Amino acid sequence: MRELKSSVNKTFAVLEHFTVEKPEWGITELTKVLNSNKSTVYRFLSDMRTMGIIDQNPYSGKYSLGLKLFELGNRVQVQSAFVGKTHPILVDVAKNITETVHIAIIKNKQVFYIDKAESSQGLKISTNIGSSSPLHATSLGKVLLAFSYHNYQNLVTDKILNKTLKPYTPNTITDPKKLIKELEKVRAQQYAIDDEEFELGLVCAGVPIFNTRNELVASLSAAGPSSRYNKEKVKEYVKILQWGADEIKNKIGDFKLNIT
Amino acid sequence: MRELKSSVNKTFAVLEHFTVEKPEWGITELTKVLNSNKSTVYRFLSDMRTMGIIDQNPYSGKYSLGLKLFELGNRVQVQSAFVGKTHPILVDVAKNITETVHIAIIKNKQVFYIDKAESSQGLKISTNIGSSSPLHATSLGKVLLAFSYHNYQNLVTDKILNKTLKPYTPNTITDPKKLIKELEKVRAQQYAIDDEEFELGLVCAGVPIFNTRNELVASLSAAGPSSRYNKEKVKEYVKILQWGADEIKNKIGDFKLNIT
DNA sequence: GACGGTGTTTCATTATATGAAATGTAGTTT
DNA sequence: AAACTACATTTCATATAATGAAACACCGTC
Repeated sequence: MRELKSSVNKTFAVLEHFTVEKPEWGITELTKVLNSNKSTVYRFLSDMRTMGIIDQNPYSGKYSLGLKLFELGNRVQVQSAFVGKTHPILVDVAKNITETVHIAIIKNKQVFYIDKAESSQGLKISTNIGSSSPLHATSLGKVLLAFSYHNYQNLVTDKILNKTLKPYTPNTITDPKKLIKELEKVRAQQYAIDDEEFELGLVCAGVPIFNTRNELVASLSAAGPSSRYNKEKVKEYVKILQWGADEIKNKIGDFKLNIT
Repeated sequence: MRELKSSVNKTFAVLEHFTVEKPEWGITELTKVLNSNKSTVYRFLSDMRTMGIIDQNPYSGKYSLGLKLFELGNRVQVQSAFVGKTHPILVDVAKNITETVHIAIIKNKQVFYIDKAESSQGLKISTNIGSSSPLHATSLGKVLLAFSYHNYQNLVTDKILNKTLKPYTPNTITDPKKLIKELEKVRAQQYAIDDEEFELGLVCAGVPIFNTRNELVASLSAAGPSSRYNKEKVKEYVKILQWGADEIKNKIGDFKLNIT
């Protein structure tokens, strides 16, 4: 906390510590991880509680994120102008595929999940909306790289030269040259496959979502256990996903998110 | 801005101005409504942009809410521990009723929408998640009042004595005594009806959602044009809503939101 | 090429944030 | 029930960051 200068920085440094994994914090423990002072942290939380940004559990006294943030989150353009409108389509796609489907964009050189519709089946993956995954090991990410010239260029010039492609399973593509070939394939066939490249046992198929100006807006995928997948199924899923992407295109018109 | 003391206050005073109705702001116009100074507002927005809390449109230069808020909003308990788990049930309910369904809780003595599943029909209402409506003129609100002793007491002792019940249509219940009778009826029949009491042409049916400890957690409603409603339909809808509320109960177990 | 409207930077002044220590509170141990 | 422990909360002198007036920069328009 000491090194952070502006009040905005400090405010959000506090909020950032409240995650899905650790949603509740007391003053003292939060003070430690923030490398700050009890009074300071107390005042931050106290001020935020007054405004509904932070809730306090009346029994434990612990603090957690409040409804004001839920409210603000729903005002963000990606929610109010995109997810809010396209979600019913996603639900339809999930119903037809009977697997969990996701929509993602690029944020900070990662796949950033903005919506999902879960499979009704017992065995399914569970992803948090607002969380991130690696670009090179997911179908969503490969699609976003393959169809965005800007990001593709970034990959070629920056990522490959400076950074290594982290392996997540034995199947993860870690050779930059192979990844570039893979992306060319994705462009050619208009969809991407993640064949247990991020998590063993998990297979995904992803397609791009364009707007009516044919600008890349997001990517759409279906994800399920490898036991339920085969080549025939993938073809079927890709068809349904492409139908969904087309429905979304018609719904959003020329709307564009700033994919960075 | 001058009267606001803490940095947290100032930070969120800026963010609050970004609404669904006016999602984009320039420095100058925002300075005016905040009764502040260009430099100050510029620095706030600039700092927040660096952190992804605010986005800047590269063409117009205007600012809007950023993905960081979307991310934080999805970490709020109501989303991560409730809506995220119960949403598929809501979708099922909407499919069966073929009208838009909502889930709401109480926040600041208002109905606060936390989830929805929209009807696939052309004519439907459109509500923003994270927005609010009056308690006394909606089925969701009447249910929340009727089944929460704390809020019911509040109504009787505070609201009725100090405040008037604002009329929205000729059907709005504005007489406190009538409202109390209405709430008794709601408790007796286990559901509430909003017969064009908030908006002309709009009819809703609402039921309570309890957890496995039978504590009130939220309320669930179906909303559609009066032209599609009749007594038979209402009975059918209430059955489906009660089925949905029961499914949600099984899903959440003894989970409890802090309904205030 | 002057003008009106923006956004951005500068810097001396002002006001708020800070943290050490004192105090309060609740639960636990002796 | 007194001493102890582990928190949360309050106080207040001091340090630090926020502020705003003014200057500057960058448009597009007339």
